[in-house]
Amino acid sequence: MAEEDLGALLARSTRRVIAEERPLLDELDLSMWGYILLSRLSRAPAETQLALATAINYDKTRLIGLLDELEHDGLVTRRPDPKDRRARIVSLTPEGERRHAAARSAIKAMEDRLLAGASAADRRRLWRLLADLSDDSA
Amino acid sequence: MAEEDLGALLARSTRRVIAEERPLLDELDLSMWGYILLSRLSRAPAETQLALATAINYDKTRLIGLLDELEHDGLVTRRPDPKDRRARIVSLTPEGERRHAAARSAIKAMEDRLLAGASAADRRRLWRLLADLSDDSA
DNA sequence: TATTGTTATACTCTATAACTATA
DNA sequence: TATAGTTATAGAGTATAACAATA
Repeated sequence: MAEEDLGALLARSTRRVIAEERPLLDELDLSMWGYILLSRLSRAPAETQLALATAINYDKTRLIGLLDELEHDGLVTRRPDPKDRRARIVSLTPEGERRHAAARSAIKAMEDRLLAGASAADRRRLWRLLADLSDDSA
Repeated sequence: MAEEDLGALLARSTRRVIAEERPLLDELDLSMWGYILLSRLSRAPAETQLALATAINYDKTRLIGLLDELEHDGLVTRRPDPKDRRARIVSLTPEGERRHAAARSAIKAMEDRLLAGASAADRRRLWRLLADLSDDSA
């Protein structure tokens, strides 16, 4: 049989991993985009909502509702930038950090289970290959 | 920095590959789902449209319109199954085979370019890992 | 009664355009 | 005038329900 498409393999793998993540996130009352946003903020607060949207490849208009929910749940805060009162600085609350850490850890355990058949070296190679693939400057 | 999510890496890689595929498919007047469907049929004709839909993970009601287009473009045929006149057997026309082969070859060249940095052994490992990942029986 | 293919409908996700407040 | 955030609206993609023909 002909070698399978890379795109098809990647798409199916992504679907599988997302399917495994969803119940874990449901348990923590997080949407997929909510988790992605918390992950981004766990690395650094966002100077503007616009920068945040582009950083996670999300539409800036949809970001509003997402932030509304996360703020309502006490996971993030929006505060005006004193240097530019048009902009809002978005950051994680302590509860937001906890929630993200819990989600990340549950997801990590699931990933380890999925990759149980792969050696540590295999995983390192996989991570590097995927990182290269997802870098559209290459 | 913390190790990145497998799901995030896969999703970004998938997006990247799809973005590279789209102009190649546009050139051949094929939609992404059209290409996926032709790929499936290039392996074997489909006994029923229902089986075809589930095989490519597509909604059976949306399949109708897709088949209408592909049939109109002369790439596939629907003929009633003589053994069960409810069912329609879907198969590629010669032009459908040609079109699919052209698309597959253009996409293969693109994949080779994206994976230029990876050795043949790396690729084999990647294919096996992704095949395992995408198998939800595991 | 159950199943294949189909149509009609509703719903979700996403993108476009227009508005406000600051700069 | 230009930009950050927001709202309202329209569009694509997807799923649900109901129908006709055949088994």
